[in-house]
Amino acid sequence: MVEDIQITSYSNEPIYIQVREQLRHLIMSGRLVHGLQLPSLRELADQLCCSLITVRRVYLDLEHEGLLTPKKGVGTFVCYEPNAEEARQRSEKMLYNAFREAAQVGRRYQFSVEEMKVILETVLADGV
Amino acid sequence: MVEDIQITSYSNEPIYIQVREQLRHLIMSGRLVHGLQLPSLRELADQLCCSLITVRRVYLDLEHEGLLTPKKGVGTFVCYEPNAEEARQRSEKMLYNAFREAAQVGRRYQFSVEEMKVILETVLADGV
Amino acid sequence: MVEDIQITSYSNEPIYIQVREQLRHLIMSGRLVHGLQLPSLRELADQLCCSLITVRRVYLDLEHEGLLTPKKGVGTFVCYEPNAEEARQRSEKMLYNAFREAAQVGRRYQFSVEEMKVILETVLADGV
Amino acid sequence: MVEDIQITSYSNEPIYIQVREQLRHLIMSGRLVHGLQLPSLRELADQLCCSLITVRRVYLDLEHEGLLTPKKGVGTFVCYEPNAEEARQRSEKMLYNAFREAAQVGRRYQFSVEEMKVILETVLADGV
DNA sequence: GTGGTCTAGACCACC
DNA sequence: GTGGTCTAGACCACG
Repeated sequence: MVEDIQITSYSNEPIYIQVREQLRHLIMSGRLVHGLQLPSLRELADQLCCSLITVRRVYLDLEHEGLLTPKKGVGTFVCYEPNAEEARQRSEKMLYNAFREAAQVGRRYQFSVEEMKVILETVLADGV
Repeated sequence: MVEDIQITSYSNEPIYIQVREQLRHLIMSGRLVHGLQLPSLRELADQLCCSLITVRRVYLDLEHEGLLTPKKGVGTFVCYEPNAEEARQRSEKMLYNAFREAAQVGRRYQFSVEEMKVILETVLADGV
Repeated sequence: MVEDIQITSYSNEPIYIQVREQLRHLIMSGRLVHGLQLPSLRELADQLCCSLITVRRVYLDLEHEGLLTPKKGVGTFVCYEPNAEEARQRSEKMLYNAFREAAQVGRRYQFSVEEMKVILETVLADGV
Repeated sequence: MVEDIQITSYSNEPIYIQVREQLRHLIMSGRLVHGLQLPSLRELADQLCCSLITVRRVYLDLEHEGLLTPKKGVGTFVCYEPNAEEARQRSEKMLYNAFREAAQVGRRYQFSVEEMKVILETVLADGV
């Protein structure tokens, strides 16, 4: 699982964001289950060929989101309950903001509500 | 027209890009007609509450693209004959990108297609 | 205001936490008002005689809490609306957890509810 | 008795300190009487789901304080004649500290004395 | 000048 | 071994 994470260094996205988002996705999609121990900071840094500090930052961000929990001297563990109300709210808020921004662009360029819905359908149908 | 340009509070897009893209769109869509004099650097900087340097950079970029032409001691002028179809395509492309980003956020947090549609409806119904 | 922050290096508390809590308090108590520009990373690092990275971490934490907002190339600004419902909820949750822990200790040692209330009163009356 | 010891999920206090203080309290309050044989390192480690090394450290610390005495090849024994008043004071001190910490959180987030009292009541009413 | 990212390495406490 | 903290310095994009 974690082995699938890779850094595509031809993106403008900072390394730590690339890794964080991939790891977040592995967790939230349930492929890394609650309680699972993640590779240590050093292991993951070696695997990704990046600095220990960069991995540390990824883990820290996900801790703050409540997705990971570290145990000193032991390791870092997945800590994600898919049904957590709080996590749900947080996600929903971010999603609303994303759509609000998109809608703002649409209005700025005078697209109609119907046109925007069609575009969303197309985009959703495209998959990634 | 130029008054419609706005800097969105924080979308991670650099200010100069936000302004440049909006200005470019105003020009290419024909809303700022060929030969029109743009506000001075100072005026636009004041209006947008951003640095003079930022506006300078925007004008410079668009000059390099041939969309603007400066006249020493006089001002900067629009220098582009729009093409309706092209303008439409440009708008649409920007809108698609906006929705693609929003949809990506939705997928990241495991929202279903239906949920995203509902959220879009809500956002659109909210107006602003 | 910010000049009042100091590191008491004889505490076991990490520097970044000491600074963060002091800065947080200055903001939440309203002494650093909304919109105010904070000293730059480098200035504060010099003032506190600590690493730039340490200050960076403080600012970052407070950004995540929504108390600060950075503007690239410009500076970091206070961003705290005392009435923000969200901030209130966040605080309240942390406070509940703190009291829950204290109450747990009380129960473990078989103190009565009344005794615990008295102790809280005493502690509150003591001020800091 | 020893079964009452528990490791609280994450209070930033190292595990070995949590266990040590609870065990010390059980001894000094007289609930674990002089001469009683404690569980073996292995047993206690299993019960607490923590490392054997951690338990070893706890026993060692308390041996150094003269509260425990090991007999080679036999086990570890309580070695302390309690003093009721002292035990009471110890408990009270721990409880005060717990409440002092909670109150500090409350002050940090600008909660009033009254609000904190209400929260305590709620927490106490909730039971566990 | 500003903040944003990243590195390489250090030392610590803990398990 | 683990994570937690901190440093000194680098380079970048931005204003």
